[in-house]
Amino acid sequence: MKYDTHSELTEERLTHVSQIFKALGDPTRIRILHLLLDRECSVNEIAEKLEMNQSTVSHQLSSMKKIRLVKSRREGTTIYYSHDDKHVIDLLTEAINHACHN
Amino acid sequence: MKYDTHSELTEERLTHVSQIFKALGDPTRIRILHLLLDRECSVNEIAEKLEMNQSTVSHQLSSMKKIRLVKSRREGTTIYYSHDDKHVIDLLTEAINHACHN
DNA sequence: TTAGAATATTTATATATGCTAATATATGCA
DNA sequence: TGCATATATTAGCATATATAAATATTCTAA
Repeated sequence: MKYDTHSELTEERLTHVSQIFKALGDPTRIRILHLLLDRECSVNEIAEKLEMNQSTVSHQLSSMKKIRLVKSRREGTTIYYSHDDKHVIDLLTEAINHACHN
Repeated sequence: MKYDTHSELTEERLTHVSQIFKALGDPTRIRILHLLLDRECSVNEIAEKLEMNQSTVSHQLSSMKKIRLVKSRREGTTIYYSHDDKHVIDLLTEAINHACHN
């Protein structure tokens, strides 16, 4: 029997992990998540700060919500988004910090 | 002046980080890197183990080499690949380990 | 130098992705 | 109800991506 110190890479885990990384593999989504590091933001707030189309921001938020990277909360007509996966946030900040010391 | 505990997300860092994550955001490349966790492998070896086309494997290795995720070493007609970015390997194993405890 | 093995590259194709404009939906308020 | 605001969704387009087949390159050995 083979001795292996690494976790087995099942099909299910492979799909999940690649899905997460794929979500992080886009500048727009990274910028959005970076904005959400500290605090929640509304869709318009994000669109204005990043100087992007409201539709684009909404679209990306929707895709990230689908895989539970962010969550939303309604307050009147405004919807506030915040991150919803501490581990993914850790992966992101680690990568950014590392990029600062290249 | 705004007090911020997070690293500034410059355009250069954004490009670099999203590039890394994009590379990790594909099942094929993850499987290749997972094979290379412990030891170097030849192109054919990878292709056989993953039951994939030689051309496809070579292509993905080439794309990962371009951004220095893997490196290669020639021995006769055989070329052995191994990973070349400890930090990226850490990101990957962390993500896989986490996927094991979801 | 010629044949064979291992890898790389080129080309083609199908699919996925990101963005935008336009439209739709939902909420609050007069 | 009717209107304004905020967000979501749809449709279309241009680009990027992953894969595979075919071909080219590089090296070894006879």
